[in-house]
Amino acid sequence: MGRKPCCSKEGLNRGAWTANEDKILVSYISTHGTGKWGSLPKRAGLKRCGKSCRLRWLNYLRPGIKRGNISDDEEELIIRLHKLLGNRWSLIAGRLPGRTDNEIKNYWNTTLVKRLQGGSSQLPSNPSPATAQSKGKDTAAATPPPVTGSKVIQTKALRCTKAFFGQDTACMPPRLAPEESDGCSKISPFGSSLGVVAAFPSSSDAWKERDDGVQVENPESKEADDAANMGFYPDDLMSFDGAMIGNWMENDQFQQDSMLDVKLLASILEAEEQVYWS
DNA sequence: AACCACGCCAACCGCCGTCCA
DNA sequence: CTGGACGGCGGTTGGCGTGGT
Repeated sequence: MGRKPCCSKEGLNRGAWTANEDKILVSYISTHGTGKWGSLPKRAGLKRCGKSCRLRWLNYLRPGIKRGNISDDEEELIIRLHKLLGNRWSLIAGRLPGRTDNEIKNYWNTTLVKRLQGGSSQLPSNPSPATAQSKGKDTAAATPPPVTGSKVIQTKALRCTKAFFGQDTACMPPRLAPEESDGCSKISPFGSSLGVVAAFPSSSDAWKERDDGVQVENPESKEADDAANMGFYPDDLMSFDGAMIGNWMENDQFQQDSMLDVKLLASILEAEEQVYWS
């Protein structure tokens, strides 16, 4: 039963790394670089699993790592990003220079969850996916969520991958790579998922009813204007598919700061798209 | 001093996507 | 097309430190 381990555990050290092991790993990587983690331990003379080496390097040994003393600004950013992205620790960590996903995850689970639960209002709740789907599913045009409160997507439900978005363009905005103009090939996962989230309207005038009864984004609304100014288009909003959403969340604080968060997401979007298409 | 409970966090586990032969 | 290797990610575990009794 169970899966076979990623590597043979026989004869391998486990648990906390010693200073000497750290030294060997750093020395090896400084000479040979990273990669080939599977064979690295053998080549470096370490009795460790390759994954363990990779983790140790990425989380503690690589240059530029900041440890502990998370500032108020960083904490605020973590909370804000978690509202937007859910448990996408690597993505959150990417916005905090020097911080690792593991550290942020630990900080969230040990410190912020308790603190926010104490205050209760800021902790994201997790309504069931079924509830979330029933709100936005149906057609290519999304049924607008209730206009009271603002909306955040729990992106955990969606893994952003090239393969996934390449296959499923129907529910995604046609955000094509510059060199691809066939209208049905790859689209950016970040331009799709996060972009729609960022531009998704939540105010009462953001939607209007078409002649056929379908709710569509109101291009004359202020939010549509804001979205357009940031490079989102009404069609992006229209192509939103509620079935792709994990959870809707109600959050008054987010509503107050919605434009700030939209801009934050837009910056993430831009950075991730650059990586994706490079 | 001894014991226990609890919190923190480094490390591990298992799943998944990508790459490549 | 297929399967194995590899790497990335989020969830979970377990050891250790600390505070309370």
